[in-house]
Amino acid sequence: MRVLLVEDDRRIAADVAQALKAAGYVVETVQDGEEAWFRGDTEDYGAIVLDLGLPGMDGLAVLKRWRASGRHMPVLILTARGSWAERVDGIDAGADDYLPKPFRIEELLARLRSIVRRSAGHSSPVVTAGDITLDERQMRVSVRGVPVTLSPLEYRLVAYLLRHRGRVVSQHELDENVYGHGEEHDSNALEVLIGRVRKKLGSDLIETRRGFGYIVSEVPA
Amino acid sequence: MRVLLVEDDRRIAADVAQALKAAGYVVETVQDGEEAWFRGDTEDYGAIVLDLGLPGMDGLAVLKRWRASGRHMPVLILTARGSWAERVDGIDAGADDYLPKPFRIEELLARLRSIVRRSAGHSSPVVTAGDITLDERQMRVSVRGVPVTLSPLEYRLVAYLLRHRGRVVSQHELDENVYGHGEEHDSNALEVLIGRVRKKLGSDLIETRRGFGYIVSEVPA
DNA sequence: TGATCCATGTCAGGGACCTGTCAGGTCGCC
DNA sequence: GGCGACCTGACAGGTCCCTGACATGGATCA
Repeated sequence: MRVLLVEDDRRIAADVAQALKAAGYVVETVQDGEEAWFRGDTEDYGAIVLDLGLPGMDGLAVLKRWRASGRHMPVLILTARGSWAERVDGIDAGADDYLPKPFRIEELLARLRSIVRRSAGHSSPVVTAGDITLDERQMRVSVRGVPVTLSPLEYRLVAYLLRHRGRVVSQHELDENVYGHGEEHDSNALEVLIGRVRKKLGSDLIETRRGFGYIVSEVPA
Repeated sequence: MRVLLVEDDRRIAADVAQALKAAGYVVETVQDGEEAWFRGDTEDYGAIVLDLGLPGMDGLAVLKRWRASGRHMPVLILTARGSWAERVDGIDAGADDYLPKPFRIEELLARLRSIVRRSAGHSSPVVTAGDITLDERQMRVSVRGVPVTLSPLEYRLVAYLLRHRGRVVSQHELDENVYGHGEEHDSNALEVLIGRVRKKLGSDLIETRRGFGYIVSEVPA
């Protein structure tokens, strides 16, 4: 899942980014409000971690503008300790949760999981498609109840496809969300990855739509 | 998706057109306001990129005339740097977003995606015509509930005809929206394509109106 | 440090599918 | 009937995607 991290303190940003990456997210970091607003408005993120004290445009203003233009991705805001007013304003502005600084990184991860799950409408962090089960909390995939070991990239691929099951996902979109865009790929790395996942999870989970992309059926056999 | 690019600076136009094509759009470029207005008024574009400083008819006037005649396609305007008044006027005239010059090409692509997505927010993903069902999320066409595999071109053809069912669609219009290229081709590729689709979906879906084009009935048998 | 394992990218080969072209054939209209 | 518009089957070249094999590079451990 792609996460946008908006934080102007570079040390905090680096720490959080590292933790998020370790947890399997694809992280993009920005430092100022203008850029944050632009990114959030024009790109699709699974979640956004937003610091309120920002140069450029204030974090609250950024959030309000996103919501005003109909962007509903889950947003976790970081506030100064004890800044009660900020929290209230944040929730009013459309934040899904807030986290007072300083915080332990595990708490950030937990709250992030929580708002992502909530926004996806899942009552549980487990997604199922036929024989396959994805437990996002444990980052584990099972076939008919039997756990399967996936590499990080394989996991991201499966997680993205399962979260968007029932709709065709283009190779380009997969590329962006599994690898995190930036570098160009004129290779067939993605195809190879698909093949490896199929070998582990069975070849009928991911269907190829030649010329369009891939799809995991909503209610497979 | 077809995009109309209205830009009188030929170098900028060439650069932008190339980037748009690389991003998968079908691009048509015009240089003056009169022509732009005519095209936007008579053709269907998924989006329009409109420079404001134009010979002929001013960009703002073009935009206003489109909106006045009920054309609602998303429009992204390009303004001179810091020309604050222009931006406000642009939004008032019905632009969906604006982009100050100079801009990075990635930014243009991102904003274009954004306005296209926003404007697509009010379209139903499933279309039906008699026995045939088109699910745009799954990019799948079914006959009496049985899924049928279509090639990319076949899918585009069916999708276009179903979206415009109940009216005659000329060969030329189909050609432009399925193939996209501006060059004429004297081949019968489209007829062959129609034949292939009929073979897969049944010959009574697409009716031939000799001399005019094709039509998918609103409520066929 | 070197051996080993694992994750991942790259490459080449091949098969299935896509699609434009062409050569007729059919149909409808004057 | 004659003409043009449209349909159909066949074919060939190209494209998309899959697969197995190999290379690389980082992590781990003795």
